[in-house]
Amino acid sequence: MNTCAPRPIVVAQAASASHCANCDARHRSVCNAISTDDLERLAASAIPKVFAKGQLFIEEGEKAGDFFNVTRGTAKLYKMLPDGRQQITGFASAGHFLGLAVSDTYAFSAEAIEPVELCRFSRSKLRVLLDDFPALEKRLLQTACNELVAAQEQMLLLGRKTARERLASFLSTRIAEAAACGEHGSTISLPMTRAEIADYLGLTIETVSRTFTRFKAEGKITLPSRDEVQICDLDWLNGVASGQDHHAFA
Amino acid sequence: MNTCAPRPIVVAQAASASHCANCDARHRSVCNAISTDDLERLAASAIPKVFAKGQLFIEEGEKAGDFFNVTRGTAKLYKMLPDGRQQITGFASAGHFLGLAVSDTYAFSAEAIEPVELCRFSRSKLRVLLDDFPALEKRLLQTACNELVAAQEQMLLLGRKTARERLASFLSTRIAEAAACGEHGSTISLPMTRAEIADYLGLTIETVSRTFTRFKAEGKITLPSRDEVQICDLDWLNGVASGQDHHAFA
DNA sequence: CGCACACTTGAACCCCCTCAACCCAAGTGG
DNA sequence: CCACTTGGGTTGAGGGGGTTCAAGTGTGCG
Repeated sequence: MNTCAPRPIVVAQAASASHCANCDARHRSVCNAISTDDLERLAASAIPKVFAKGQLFIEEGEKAGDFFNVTRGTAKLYKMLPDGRQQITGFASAGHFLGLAVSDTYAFSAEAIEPVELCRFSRSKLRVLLDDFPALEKRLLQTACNELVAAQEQMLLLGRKTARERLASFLSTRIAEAAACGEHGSTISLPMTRAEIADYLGLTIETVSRTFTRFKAEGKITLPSRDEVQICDLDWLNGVASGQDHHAFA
Repeated sequence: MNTCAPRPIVVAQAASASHCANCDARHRSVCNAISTDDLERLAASAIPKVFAKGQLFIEEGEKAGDFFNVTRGTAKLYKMLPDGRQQITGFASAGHFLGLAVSDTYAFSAEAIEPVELCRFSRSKLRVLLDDFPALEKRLLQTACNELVAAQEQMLLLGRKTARERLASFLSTRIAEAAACGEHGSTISLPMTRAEIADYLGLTIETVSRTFTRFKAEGKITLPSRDEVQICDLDWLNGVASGQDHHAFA
């Protein structure tokens, strides 16, 4: 169900019947479970949509009428406590499927942290698609399992890792994800702010900033710009991320 | 796939062909996706097994050859860091399906914290079952989604809640689960030790103990025995669990 | 240029952790 | 029957990692 409007962006109704066929994100998403011949069917159910930075498109507790598949940009998924404390449970970028839930209300909120393109599926249309394409359902199950594994890893991070280990894990994961997408450089771009990193890692913005500074002072990273990090010592980073030498310095 | 040996326990090969039909946990588990007529097929693939308290039956990193469905008792699922720090990601009791993973190695370990009965499925046999019973796959997807929602809730707890809120959330969830199983009392039994509660909530054993003591001193709970908690003020508990009055006392 | 916003840095504090002692109930064996 | 052990739990004192509060430093953009 990963469908994306061809660039330059064309609005929903005007989209070509085969917008799924031209989708950059298709091969990364659950939509690759649909054969090329059936893409028309898929495209007919998927409504492309665009959200600007800062726009909320899923709100925790609201009626869960739609599913989404991100095709471009990044969104943050988060839960909040009544007094404003926020926990980001993940960042969704191209290929990410959102809204998987049995309950009839969303369990989390989603907000674009940079311009986001995505495809919207109504609950009912998705159900029909799932019935017609069993492979799609298999693929969704796979996706859900992968997210479950990631969630468990994040629980380990939040429950037991130090601030240094958390940030190292974060950077390490981002490097690995970039590599999985074919980008093998040692520099990562961070579309999210320090505050969002903090809310993702269960820390405060100040601790994130200080930890970045310390890594830099130790010569393990450089910060070419606000939203870029260059990793100088990847082995060291992975070591810290995996929790080796909890109480060693240097 | 929830199958359980009729009590008294009968060992695998000797199990009746319809052990699934007599399984207490069937209606709570994914096995309820299989019609009564097809239970024989299910029972043929499910191998009942028993583990004593303390036995490890899934080891993180090992080859993931089997899936399990708990039919009795409780197991802890956890991940560990090289220096021994442990994070329990969940407790699996009757009806819980284990091993969902795309990767070919387990992402977590599982250990019985009280005597556990479960059914084992080989990867290959489960695949055949899934192909033959699409409803089973649908059910598994549902289960995975529910666990994902629970995992997100746990991330909020680990990342943003105080020790008081964590313990309150833990007790609140346990009360709700008991109610969902038809037990509507105000007393919960805790099969796990304080250390396991701590490893689940991202705290230390001392903090868990102290927080229990404080709740008791405030008259919100009583501790009839080591492994029982009686909730005196459920509304208060749910309020603390949901993070209201972060900085209020009383 | 100057405002707004994101980020950094510093100092004081506090919640929870660490370390250590102690309690208590259930075995175990002489 | 009681001394001893063992494992889980509680309680206390002190310390530290991260938070809180507050000020300062860029930096992009109208």
